Amino acid sequence: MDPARLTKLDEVTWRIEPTGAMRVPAILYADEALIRDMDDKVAEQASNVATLPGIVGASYVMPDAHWGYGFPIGGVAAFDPEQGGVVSAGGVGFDISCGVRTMTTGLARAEVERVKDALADSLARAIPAGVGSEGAITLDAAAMDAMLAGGARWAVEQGWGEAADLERIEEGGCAAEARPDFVSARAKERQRREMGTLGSGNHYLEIQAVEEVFDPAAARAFGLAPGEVVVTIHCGSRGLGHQIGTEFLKEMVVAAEAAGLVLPDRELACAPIASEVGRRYLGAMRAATNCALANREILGHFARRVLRHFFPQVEVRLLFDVSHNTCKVETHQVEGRPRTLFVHRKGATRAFGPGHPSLPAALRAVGQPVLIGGSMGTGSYVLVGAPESEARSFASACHGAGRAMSRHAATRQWSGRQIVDELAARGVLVRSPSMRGVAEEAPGAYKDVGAVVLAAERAGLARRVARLGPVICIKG
DNA sequence: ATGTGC
Repeated sequence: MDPARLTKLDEVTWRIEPTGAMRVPAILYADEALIRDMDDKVAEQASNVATLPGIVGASYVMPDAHWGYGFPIGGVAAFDPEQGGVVSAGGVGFDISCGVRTMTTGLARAEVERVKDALADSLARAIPAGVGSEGAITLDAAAMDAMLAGGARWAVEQGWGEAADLERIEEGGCAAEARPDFVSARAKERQRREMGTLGSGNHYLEIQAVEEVFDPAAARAFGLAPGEVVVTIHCGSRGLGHQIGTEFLKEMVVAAEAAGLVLPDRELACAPIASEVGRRYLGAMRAATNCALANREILGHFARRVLRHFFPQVEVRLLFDVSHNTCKVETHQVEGRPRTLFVHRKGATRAFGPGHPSLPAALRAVGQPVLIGGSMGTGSYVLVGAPESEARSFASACHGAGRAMSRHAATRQWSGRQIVDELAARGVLVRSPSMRGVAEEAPGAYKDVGAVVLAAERAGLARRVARLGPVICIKG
């Protein structure tokens, strides 16, 4: 994208003035190099989002943004139900409540290095990964509904997790007002054997080491010590969320027409929040959120089991579990007045600053951990929500490195075997059922995650706390 | 993201 197309507000803030049907401006947070690397489509999509009814403030773009279905991935948009605001399946994303969790272990990197090969093999056996992966868990109809209503809380009740985890998960591990009865039989059938599985694409489970600390006080509060090992899981709501997204996308095309909405792009299909379809989507989406929260809790349990086999005394504690494909009801200050808004974050992470009442007591003074998954082999970051994020982006930040290259282009440039060998030579063990998947996820196919998080920090969205380097990667 | 593809 040519930066000259944008109004530069400061080094990391760019604006597109409202023109035509745009109701609000679009605001992009990125440095000039990231802007230059962004596809023109990102500006076009962010501007299209700005035309939707009931949008409040601006259509926001995070520094890792790239072109998505309708809404950009790395997009944030808040809608007011009292101003005709809408909810959009494409504004949440297909993988509903896809997110990241990081668990601390207190293990020193050297201890893990000694058993690295065997640990990688054990994790690969314990964590079903890949397209259509199925787990050891099969749910009947009653258990499916209980899972969709209870989320991670349900998983803990079943013995696949620990009660202490729950306060470290958004919504206390359970999305309220979930409606399993709004989830289609087909979506439930697809999920029947998929609980506790990783899936494919950019999903992974990594053993990582804390390689750099930027904010020692926050790192201490988060339990992140230099040289210690953590487990990070990136996964979502698997087949169920995807099926719900697909079904409601179609329904919303019809609903938008019925509501008389003129859309600049068919992919922006949406429904008024107050409409029948809107309410039904929100109920189903919250059920899918619970599916994702339960799934990450179960995967965390599997990882704990493996680590305890190698290190019987290990205490694996959840630092935080946060989604980056969501639509949430939140209260935000808009021009000095609190308003209840439906905040869409698609490829964007909630980033509550210090003092937010929804944070657990142990984290409240510091702020919310913001977990940023980098690409395989490069590193990930833990940030903390900045006090200014509320006013800058409805308390949101980036979610990852962001793709710089299509999956197809990546498979032309690299082979999976070559990537696995190169990473092994650098001491990073990759285990994956799909060498094509590994090629698609090659580190070179992603933007520089360090530049992305630095831009987020300079823009006042979130501050860097620690950088995590990969040791073992179980890849879908 | 996805029992990857209208």
